[in-house]
Amino acid sequence: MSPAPSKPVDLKQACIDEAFAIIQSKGLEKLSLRDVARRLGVSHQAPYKHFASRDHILAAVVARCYAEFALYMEANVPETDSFESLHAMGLAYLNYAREHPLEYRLMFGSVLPDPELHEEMMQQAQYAFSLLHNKLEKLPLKHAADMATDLEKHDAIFVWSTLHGLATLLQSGVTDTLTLSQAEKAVAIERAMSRISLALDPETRGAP
Amino acid sequence: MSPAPSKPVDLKQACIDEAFAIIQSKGLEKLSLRDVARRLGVSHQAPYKHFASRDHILAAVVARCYAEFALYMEANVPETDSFESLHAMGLAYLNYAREHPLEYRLMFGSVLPDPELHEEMMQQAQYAFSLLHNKLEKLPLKHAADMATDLEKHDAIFVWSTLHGLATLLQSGVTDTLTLSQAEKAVAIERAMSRISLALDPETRGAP
DNA sequence: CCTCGCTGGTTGACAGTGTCTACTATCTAT
DNA sequence: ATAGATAGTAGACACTGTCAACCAGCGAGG
Repeated sequence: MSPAPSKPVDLKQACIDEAFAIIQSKGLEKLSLRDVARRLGVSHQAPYKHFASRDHILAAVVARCYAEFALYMEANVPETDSFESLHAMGLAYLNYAREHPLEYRLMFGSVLPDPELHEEMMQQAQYAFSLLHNKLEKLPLKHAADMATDLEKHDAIFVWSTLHGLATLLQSGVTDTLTLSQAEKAVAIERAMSRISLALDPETRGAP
Repeated sequence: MSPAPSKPVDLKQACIDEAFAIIQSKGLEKLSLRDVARRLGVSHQAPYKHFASRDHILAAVVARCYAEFALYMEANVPETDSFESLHAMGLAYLNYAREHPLEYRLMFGSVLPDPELHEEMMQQAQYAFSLLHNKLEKLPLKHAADMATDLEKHDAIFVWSTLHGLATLLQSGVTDTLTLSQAEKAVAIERAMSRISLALDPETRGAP
């Protein structure tokens, strides 16, 4: 007979896995709950016992992305609060985005209509963000004269913005416009990290 | 009788307008060609005479966003190649993103499955990007000792990354995580602009 | 003047989707 | 042993994108 998929014991987890696989192979907009069910060899209504709607299964996929992203950052960023640590974090962040473009897009591509409706996912997102945020707030920053309020928060946002923007630009079609080779992308990354260091601590003159 | 919508002379343009209105009021994923047709008082197949598929109408909407974005930037960025001009461009960029969150998301939220398939849209995008790119490449930059290749391109990417990342972060749910008020967002923007100046020209000490 | 083909419109059909409701089997706690 | 929850099935409905076939006007060429 045809290779009827075996019904997994944990259907909920299996749905998330399968949904991700479908997005990966056919694209986000082709994801359908019925397809998930079919591939898992269950009825088209079975997934509804675990997810209230298509958006909810998508939210679960995104939540898993945040969780894995957090694990990656925890594993690849040292504990110290120095600029070496900042450099490492930046590279880790950009590496993750480069190695997991789909996951990155799911997390930051605003793919869900109403993110705030999905509690679990929001928590995973906030935890991942808190990793970045905490690390950035501990940096020994230099402030220029005109910076009235010296809230570290705003500098954290500056660093994060640069990392996030660079990650997005490098994996969007923009790189075609700029005709950036793979090697040049690496240079752009190093350059950005240098400029960040220079921005936060002018004496370093951009050295990592 | 019920307010039957009058059939517009230029159906193609009307479709684009109506599609954008639908996205604005009901969300991107609720956009349907049949709904567009219904609102315009034409048959459900009429739009297909002007757009090959749902994606193609979406691409037309996005193309229009790029065109308007380009107009905005051209109108709000001075011609000079100084750092004042950089500051103005940054603010214009971030203002546009703040005032037109939907358009910004349509342009940068990777909302189309295969952007490269839509010629017209790609051209609009490239023109808009070239405005940023040209402006950034003309800046008088200072290079630190360790920056081997002094291609302006990479610094342009750094600046653009920060602007783009900040625009994205400020309008994503992340700001809730960071509990940023509207006033603090403005501070974050000014801070980021200062840090950019500092990064590119350490002597300025971040003053605009 | 007739006819051809093109452009832009119509209706109808089909497969596929999300989701509602109703039914069933199976385990579990009392 | 039985009642209830849990996790699955089957069917129906409204809606979608898209294909095919058909039709009105209209300008060009004979």
